[in-house]
Parts: sequence; C-alpha cells; structure tokens
Amino acid sequence: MPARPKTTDAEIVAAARALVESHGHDQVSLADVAAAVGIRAPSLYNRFADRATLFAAIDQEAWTELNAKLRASAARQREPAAQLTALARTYRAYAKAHPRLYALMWANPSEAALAIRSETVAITLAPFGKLVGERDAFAAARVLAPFLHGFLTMELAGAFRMAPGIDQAFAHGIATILKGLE
Amino acid sequence: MPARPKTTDAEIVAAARALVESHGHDQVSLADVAAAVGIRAPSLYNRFADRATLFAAIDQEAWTELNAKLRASAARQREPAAQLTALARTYRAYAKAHPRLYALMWANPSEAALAIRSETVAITLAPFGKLVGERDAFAAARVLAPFLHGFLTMELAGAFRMAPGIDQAFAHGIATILKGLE
DNA sequence: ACCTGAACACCGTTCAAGT
DNA sequence: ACCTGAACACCGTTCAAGT
Repeated sequence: MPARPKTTDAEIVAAARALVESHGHDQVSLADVAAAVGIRAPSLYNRFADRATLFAAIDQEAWTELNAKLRASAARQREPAAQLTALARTYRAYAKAHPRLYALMWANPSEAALAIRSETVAITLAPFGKLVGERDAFAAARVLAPFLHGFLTMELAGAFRMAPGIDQAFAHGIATILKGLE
Repeated sequence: MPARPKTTDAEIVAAARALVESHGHDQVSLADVAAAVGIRAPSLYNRFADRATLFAAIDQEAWTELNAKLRASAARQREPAAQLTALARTYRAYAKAHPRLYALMWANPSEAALAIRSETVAITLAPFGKLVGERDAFAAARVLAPFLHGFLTMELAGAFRMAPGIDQAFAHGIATILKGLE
C-alpha cells in the first residue's frame, strides 16, 4: 500500500534553512524541522541519513547561492580591481544578511561543501589573473579569501563591537591587500 | 558537617581543557569532565553556573596563554615589521598546536573572552604604531587580525587541503599586507 | 514508499538528601 | 561546603508496525 508523502526533500531543506536563519543551527532540533513540514522526527530518516546530512544540504544550497551572487557582481565590473572590490562587498553583504547561515556554512565542512567552496575561490582567480598574472593569481586569492572570512567571522562574533567605522575598516582592508599585491 | 572537596576549580578546568583538546568541545559532556576529576556531573554545578560558564573558563585561560606567547615573541624582535611577522607566526603556531582549543576560543564569545581578545589586538598596536604611525595603527591591526584568524580557520577546516605550500601562502599573505600598509 | 509511536542511550540541569 | 542519586525535559537515532 503506497502511503503517500506529506512533503518533499526540498521543502524540508527549505524549512530547516529558515529555522537555522532565525535561531542558529545548534538551536534547531530535528523535531523542530519535522514539525515545520507537518511530520515527525523519525520520518526524516527516510530521506536523510542523519542530522549532519540534512544540514549539509542547507550548507551546499547556501554556497551555491552565494557563488551565483558573486559571479553576478563580478560581471557588473570591467576593471579587475573593481571586480575584486565588488566580490568582497557581495561576500560581506551575504554574510551580514544571513549571519546564522554563514556560521553554518563554515561549521561542518562536508566534502561536498568543500568542493563548492573551492569554486568560490575559483571565481576570484579570473580578476586576480588580470591583476597580478596567472602565475600569482592563486597566491593572491589566498590572501584575500582569509581576510574576507576572518573579517566576517570576527564582525559577526562581535569582535568589533565597540569600534565605529566597520565599513571603512573593511574597505581599508581590501584596499591594503590590493595595494600590497601590486 | 563539612564534607570535603574531591577536587578544585582549577583541576576541573584543566581536565575539561584536556578533553576539549583531544575530542573537540562539542564532543565533551559534563559527565566526561566530572569523571576525569572523580566526581559526578551534578557536582559541577556547585562550582560553575552551567556548561557555558565552565567552557568560558577554558576559553579565557587559552586567550591569556596565547597573549603571553605573543608578547614574548614580539619582545624578541627589534624592527616593527619583524615583530609583526613574529606575532603572526606565533599566533599560527598556537592555533596549529591546539586546533580544537582554537575552535573553542572563537566558538562562544563570552564577555570576558571578548575583553581578553581585545588585548590580543592591543599587542599588535605598538609595532603597527612604529610602522604606520599611531594614527593608523588601529586600522592596520584590523587588516592583519582578520587575515590571521581567517587563514587559521580555513586551514584548520581543511579549506587548503589539496594545496601545497601552505606555509609559503601564509608568509606571502603577511608580506602582502605589510607591503600594502607601507 | 513513507509515516508513526515507542523505545534506547544520552544530554544539561535541578533538587532533595546525605556527609 | 560539597557530593550524590534520582528525576526532568530534551536530544538524535533505531525499529517494528501501520497504511
């Protein structure tokens, strides 16, 4: 007898993502996710191997979405330095728009997420190639990417809490790195 | 009737830290910590308000320890650029020597830990003052610190897994930032 | 094929009872 | 003053039973 589904995998991931965005991934239980789509926690195991697998799906969705935004923002610029500045701004805007999602994106590095993340780096390689040459593009990306991630983690963790001018600090960091790479 | 202690606060924190260093903070239960010092989990509540408070104590201990190492490494150099390079190397060495502890140090920002962290930034202000002037020292620190933290988080998360020459990449990042600040 | 309740081992935390 | 076992509400996960 073919007892029919009350929901879909995509709907479950979307509901889980919404819960993560509003409460943070370690405040979201499988019972919460199940309730959000009208089923019970054990039913999730028909679709996802375990909690980590379900949350990895959110992770991958988010990285794919971020990569699309990054590509679009770079395409809007002509000069490589302008492209890199736009990429940095877009990255920060995404993290600040989805702070708890951003935390999840770095919390549990699944193999699949690592692969998508390396795409993120690849996006910066084209403008860096034009700016510093193909040979040094990878090395340059390894300066910018850690700055971006570190800045956002610190900012979201409240490390700059007391400090005014965070936007300027970010712009100054990007400009400093681009100047140092010249 | 004065039933006497089986352990001390310091011993508990030390045991908890050791467990965190070997298993990661989210794999360590209060029962594990209690067992390591010969008591039961509920007894921990006589000494620490809750799990977060106990782990915050580890957190603060680690930041204090790291700050001491940073100060010592800077004191061994004369030139400001050499001091900053030494600070960066020491910071990375600490994170790589205690990867799971480093993760805890950024996981749950307690108020006290944020205060000690700001000391960490302060340590870099003196050499930056000599390098770029007092006026720009703070801005400069806000370029280096995110790079350091981002690089380490990414390295420890396996983001550079496939890539050779991580040591050179780190050195190149520091050199690039110092050059950009000139 | 998918969902369910019941069960399991495990959490953090509280508390009355012991010394 | 500090420790304990028992209890509570909650986890993730398994599984036999339902449709």
